[in-house]
Amino acid sequence: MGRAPCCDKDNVKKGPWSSEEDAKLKAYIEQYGTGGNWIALPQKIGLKRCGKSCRLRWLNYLRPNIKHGGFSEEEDNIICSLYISIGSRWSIIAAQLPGRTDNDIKNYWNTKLKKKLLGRRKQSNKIHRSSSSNQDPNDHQPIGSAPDDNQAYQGLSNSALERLQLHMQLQTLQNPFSFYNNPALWPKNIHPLQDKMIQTMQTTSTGNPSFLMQPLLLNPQPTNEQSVDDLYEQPAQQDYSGLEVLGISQLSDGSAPFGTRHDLMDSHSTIVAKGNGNNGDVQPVSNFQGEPDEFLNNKTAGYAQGDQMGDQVLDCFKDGLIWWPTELDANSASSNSWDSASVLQSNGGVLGL
DNA sequence: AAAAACGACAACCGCTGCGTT
DNA sequence: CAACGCAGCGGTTGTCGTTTT
Repeated sequence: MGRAPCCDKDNVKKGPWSSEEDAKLKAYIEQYGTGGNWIALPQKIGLKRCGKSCRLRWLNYLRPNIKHGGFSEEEDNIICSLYISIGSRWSIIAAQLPGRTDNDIKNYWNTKLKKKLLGRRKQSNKIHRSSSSNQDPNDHQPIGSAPDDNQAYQGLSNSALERLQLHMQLQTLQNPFSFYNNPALWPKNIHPLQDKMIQTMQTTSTGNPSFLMQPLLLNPQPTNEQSVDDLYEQPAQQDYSGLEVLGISQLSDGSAPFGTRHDLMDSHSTIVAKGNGNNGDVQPVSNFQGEPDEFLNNKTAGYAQGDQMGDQVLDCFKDGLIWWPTELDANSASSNSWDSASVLQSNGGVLGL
């Protein structure tokens, strides 16, 4: 059953508001308030506008103490941190910034802040690619993956990717001396599906050496005799029940002695989880076949048959990614995971904007 | 100088959640 | 309990000014 339209669209004016309309609306609301009914309000004051439009105009523009533009660095940090933590829930983010509207923050993020953070990496990545190869980035085929897989992965949600990328960047900045600065500890066993995530992320990111994430993989290391295919042929029949998802880890390129394997991987990331049932180790959720968004939104459809990702795992993502700081000490890590609250409590400028 | 491309911002649209009847 | 109406939210589109070609 369809819903009746909120107003008669034929008799409603659209487009930019005139100063007269603004004055009428402002004067009425300041004197009488909204009366708790936006739909009826335009009729009361003789405005040929939809009630929703009036509400939006008031909330985003006419309301007292609204600030426009001129976002401070502190506000940038808050927006970034909250976006990484909770995603595009602009109303919640706006609630942390007095005088700012969700619409304003949303626009600011989409037009400026996002580019400020990600654009530099995009540009440097472009330079890197053009200098090393004329290959179309979209043609870059991960080892061991089928073309169809790659195509499917191009559908990754921008929002999810951005959050993952920013997570990684933040994590790195917070832990400049962490695991990934010790290449000898870097794992090599990356599943093709992890590769695909990375490939997708690479098309929108990095080249910036700070775009790093500490890896949390404890899978067996390949020997020099093992081929890449050998690694990927390891069965993905792991039992993920009872695992706690920690986040997405990533390896960087650079001077790490990865040999031919590393040459083929600029960077890698994977969804990792801390076991509390099997062996207690951190391990990759390597056969996740869906989008990060599906992870974040507690959807299990993307998992291959045989996976047993429990609600406990998915709830971790639902409430925001949880990152362990540096080492694999789960006890210390649990007290260092950060959410929106901890982010807000952290010192400003951590993003280096 | 003109057209195209781009960027910033305002506003709209459609969906969801919730209270009321 | 279902239907309805509303506010609120987030994604998308429209518009206008600026920059680039």
